[in-house]
This record gives sequence, C-alpha cells and structure tokens, in this order.
Amino acid sequence: MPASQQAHDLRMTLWELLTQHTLRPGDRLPSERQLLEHLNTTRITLREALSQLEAEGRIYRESRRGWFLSPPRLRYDLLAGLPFHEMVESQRRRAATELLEAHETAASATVARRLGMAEGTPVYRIVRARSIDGRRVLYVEHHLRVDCFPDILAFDLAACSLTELYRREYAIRVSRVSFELGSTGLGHRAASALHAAPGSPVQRITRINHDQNGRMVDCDDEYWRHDAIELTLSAAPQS
Amino acid sequence: MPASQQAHDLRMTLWELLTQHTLRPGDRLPSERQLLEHLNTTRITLREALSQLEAEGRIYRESRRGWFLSPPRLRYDLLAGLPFHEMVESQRRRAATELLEAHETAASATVARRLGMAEGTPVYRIVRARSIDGRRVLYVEHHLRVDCFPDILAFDLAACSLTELYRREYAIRVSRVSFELGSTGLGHRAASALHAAPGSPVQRITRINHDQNGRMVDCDDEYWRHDAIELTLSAAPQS
DNA sequence: CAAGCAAACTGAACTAGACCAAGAAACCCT
DNA sequence: AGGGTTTCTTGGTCTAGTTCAGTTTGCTTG
Repeated sequence: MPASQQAHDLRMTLWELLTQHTLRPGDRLPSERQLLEHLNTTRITLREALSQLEAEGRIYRESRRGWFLSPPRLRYDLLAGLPFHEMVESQRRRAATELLEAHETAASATVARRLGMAEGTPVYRIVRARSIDGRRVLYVEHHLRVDCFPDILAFDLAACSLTELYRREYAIRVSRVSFELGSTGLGHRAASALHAAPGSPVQRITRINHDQNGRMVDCDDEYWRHDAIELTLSAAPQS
Repeated sequence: MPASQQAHDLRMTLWELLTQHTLRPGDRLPSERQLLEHLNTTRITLREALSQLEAEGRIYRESRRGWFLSPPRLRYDLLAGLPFHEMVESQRRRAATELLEAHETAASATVARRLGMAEGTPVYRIVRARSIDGRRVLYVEHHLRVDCFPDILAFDLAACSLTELYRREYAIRVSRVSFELGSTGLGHRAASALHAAPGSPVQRITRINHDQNGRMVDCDDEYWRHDAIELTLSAAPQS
C-alpha cells in the first residue's frame, strides 16, 4: 500500500470515528492521545491527518484547548449590506461582539492609500472580535475618517453596527463598497483574538466603504476562520 | 525561550535565508536537506516552518518537485467579466490552458440544482487546467446546459474563452453571475492537476452564469492555488 | 545523435519517543 | 461560598532517525 494511500485511509478512518461518535457541531473531539488508542499510528501522523481535516473545514482547533467539529458555514452575502448581528441571527445562529480597541491614531501608509489621504492623518481605529454561537470566528480592524465621524468613539461600539451608526447619527449611507479577498495565514495578533494557532488558514476580506457622494469614508480588514464562512454574491458583470 | 518563539524565529530565519539568497519569484528553493545544513534543526520542524510560509502564501510547493518562491498574486476582478487569458495578459503575465476532459454526461444532484434541472439531465462537462507563467494555478470544472450550447465540444476549448464562444456562436450573453466563495482543501483529482499535495489550501470559486433572459446556462467550480490570486470586487450594496 | 535505461536525489510519509507551557479541574484555605 | 493555589491533562514543539516513490539526470547503447 502506498504511503499516501495510508494517509488518506487514516483521514477516512478518523472521520468515520468522529461521525459515528455521535459528535455534534461545536463538540470537542477526544484528546489526541485518546484518539491514538483507536488508530494504531503516531501522534505526528495523527496531527497531520487532523490538519488536513482542518484545511477541508470539517474540524477546527482552538489553541491548546483541543479540536472541535465545525458547525455549518455562515453564508455571507457580500452585497446584501446586512449588519453582522442581523446576518447571523437570520440564519438562526447567535451573534456576539467584543470591542478590543477603540482610539484615535495616525493612518498607516496602507490605510492612507485606501482612504485617499496622506500618511499620518488622524483616523479612528476600532478593533473587534465577533463570535457565532460562542465561537470566535472573526477579527476586524476598522479605520474611519475622523472628519466624517466626529466623536464616534463615544457610542457603544460593541452593541451596534457601524453602518447603522453611520446612517443614524451621521446621515452617511454606504452606497458603494470595494472588496479585496484572499486567503492567507493568521498573524499572531488576530490569532490570539480568535484562540487560533498563528499561521492557520484564514479568509481575508478587505473592504472600503464609499458614501453617497463617492467619498471613501472607512475601510476594514476582516479575518475569518476559513471554515466558518461561505461568501456569496450575485450581480451583473460589467462587460 | 518559549517553544513557539523558536518556531517563529525559525520561520524568520528561513525567510531571511531565502530572500537574501537572491531568489526570484518562481525560483526553486534549495532542497530541504540543504536548508537543514544552515538551520540547526530537524526535518520535521523545518517542514512545519515551510508549511507556515506556504499558508501565508510566500512560498508554494509542487508535489515531490520542491518548494518555490511565490510570484505576486494575480488580481481577479469578479465582476469585470474578462476572459482568463485577457485578464492574465493585461497584468503582463503569460497564460496557458490545457483541456483535461470534454464530454457529455448526466448532471449530478449538485449541478442539476444549480442549473435548475432534474438530476440526470444530460450536460456537457468540460475540465481544464490553467497556468500563469508556466505554473498550474487553476483547476476548473464546467457544466453546460446541452440545450443552450449544442455541439459546443466541436470547438477548440483550450484556445478560446467559453463566454466568448457563447456570445459569438450562440448569441448568449452572460448578463448575471452568482458566486459562492470559500477556502477548502484540494481534492486529489484537482491536486494532481495542479501538481499540488492533496489537502493543500485552496480558494474555491463556484460560479453560475445567467443569460440575458435570466436563464441559468452553465456553472463552474474553480479551484485556485490560494497564493496565486487576490479577488477584487466593487459594487453598490443592495440595502 | 537520439532514445532508453539505471542510478542518484528529493520530497512524502512514518516511527517512537521526549519536554514544556497553557488550560482546566480539583482542592484547600479563608 | 468565594478566591486563590496546586495538580493534572492536553496540545505544541522538538529530536533523530527510516522507508518509499516520483523526478531528474546522466550514462549507455543502438
């Protein structure tokens, strides 16, 4: 039997072991050492197989806490413009937001380029971690133009959607969005916020919001646990 | 020094070693055993570090052939509606397409659902592998409605864009597209077409094309090497 | 000179352990 | 009952090798 066949077998055996084990989405898997007792292999090989299941999005891990069965992916319609909490709850899941940072700072070169301003111009920086059904799945860094949203830091930024605030308190509607999407590895700041191992695969979504006058008003960098979402989108192509 | 620090150090040391080594994008790295001579660690640890650089998209591997420095990502505008070859060449890269399969078959449940037909209805199945600058980066499976595109298999499907064929030969314009995006692991069919290890991280793009009458005419599943692309998109949100 | 074959190299996969530090749980004392 | 401390479990990382199979390369032969 070729070696790669064995790896494939191990993955299948492991998967059967897990699914027949009457595990439900979000449940913790037995410990690596316990799994070994049923699998006749070594820890490193087992971890390799677990990592592959992780890459496929069937299981995930929380750093030093264990492996878990992945819940179904959240469907995220990029153009629906739905706030996070509404999007999550419309799919019968429970949403939560935690505020990690909120202060004024100087725009980095990247942020400045995106917002069409000079490097070092003051911006509001808001960093949040968001959960679905108690699991941290999203780490977001927002950067807002200070001149568009004066004193926005005074509001309750954990409870309320930013776009909602824009509309209600500042009469700014997001009328155009630009996205950049890609998959990379987690930086260790985002990793620790998501209880994930640094370098684990992540879906990055960078977003720039334009208001009704075409002005770029804010941008954000979203890092999603890659097994937690499926992006959807429907539109007319330009050509 | 904590263990994770060492892992991080190794990654940095390795990265410095590579960049100062005057490697250019697409170049092959020294063999794992050669790298070990400079790094004072073991093979497994080294491979762990290489895998992390791979997850970040800085290097990639071709199965049993070695590790390579990643070229810059191709920017893929989802709504531009540009054929692959034009998109690639407009970014001064060289495009190539290889036809892997082209035949009539029965629609699977998934394909049937997407195209709004009954399972088992005949469809054309076209499978292609596409390269940028000689590197296989994309594996695509197309499924076309037979009634929309009779005898399309007679055309040269490697040389020509499908949407171009639709328009020129069948007077069908793609006037609406629906996407589903996510990141998963490579299945071993796609993996071997891309010379990649099965289970390596991949950006999946599923696309359903609608014609000018709103009819779903074809769908495709694209599997991109995750370090090869950055998706972009600009549109007005619906709310 | 070209084609075919064999050897060397290289990544893929695996074995069989070990130590450490972060979490979780149990425990104890106040 | 509550808060803090200790203990135990668990994942994270590492050592030091081996075996196997696909690629590449170079040599030989017709």
